[in-house]
Amino acid sequence: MPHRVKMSPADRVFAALANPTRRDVLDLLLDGPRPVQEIAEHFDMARPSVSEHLKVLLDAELVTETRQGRHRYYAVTPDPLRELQSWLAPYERFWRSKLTGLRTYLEEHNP
Amino acid sequence: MPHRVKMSPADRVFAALANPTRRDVLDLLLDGPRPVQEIAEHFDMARPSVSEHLKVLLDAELVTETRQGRHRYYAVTPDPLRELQSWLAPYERFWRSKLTGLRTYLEEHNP
DNA sequence: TTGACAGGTAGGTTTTTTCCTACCTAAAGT
DNA sequence: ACTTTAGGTAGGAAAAAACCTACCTGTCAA
Repeated sequence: MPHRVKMSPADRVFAALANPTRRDVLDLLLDGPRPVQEIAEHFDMARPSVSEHLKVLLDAELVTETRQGRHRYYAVTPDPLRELQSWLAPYERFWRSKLTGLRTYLEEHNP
Repeated sequence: MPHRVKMSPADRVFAALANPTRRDVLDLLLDGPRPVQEIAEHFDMARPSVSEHLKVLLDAELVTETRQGRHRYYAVTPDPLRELQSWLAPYERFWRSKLTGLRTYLEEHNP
């Protein structure tokens, strides 16, 4: 897998979250760290495919891997999601002021 | 034909945000509605490609289109981002409790 | 030390994305 | 009516994503 090195950390986070399987993995890990096997059981997909999804999440630093014997526990590291939240902040202002369409915008700027 | 109909609204939002150009379009529209031309000027890309990005944002209901004569103003509609925010909420608890790794998890669950 | 098990990597196929140029339609101006 | 302008649509190329099976390595247990 080529895996563009030119991607910024934020790009990697957004791209990682674009896939529903990967979001489901994160949701699953909210209940605590899990080895790959146990994660894979929840999906109708071959294990190596789950491994690939985990790699994407790892590259986005949304999860960490901790080796314990022959198991690897994956755990959520939600720090990158804070960036996502701060990216979201300017839009929050928008929906609080109910400023959602051209009409409202024009009303605000051409009184 | 184009655009899987099987995609949920949330899927469409996450997928729309996966592309940096589309996020830049949204950021641009934070300053107010813009016609396509003016949006396209900000990007090093042919206008029809920008149109395609706008279509993706429109399908995700992240923007609205308002026709004024031969212009079409695109405006942010941040409502879908609220869903994103509520998807984010469970992770917020995580980083507030500094519960970010296997070690911390084990400390919490095997005292 | 040998076998079984956990899980990553290689390589390949199919589908999706992202871009392009060429073209088409609708509204405006002359 | 004719031309220009705004902007969408068609079709296609190139790249990336998402799967798969086969294979390899490292750890544990007999």
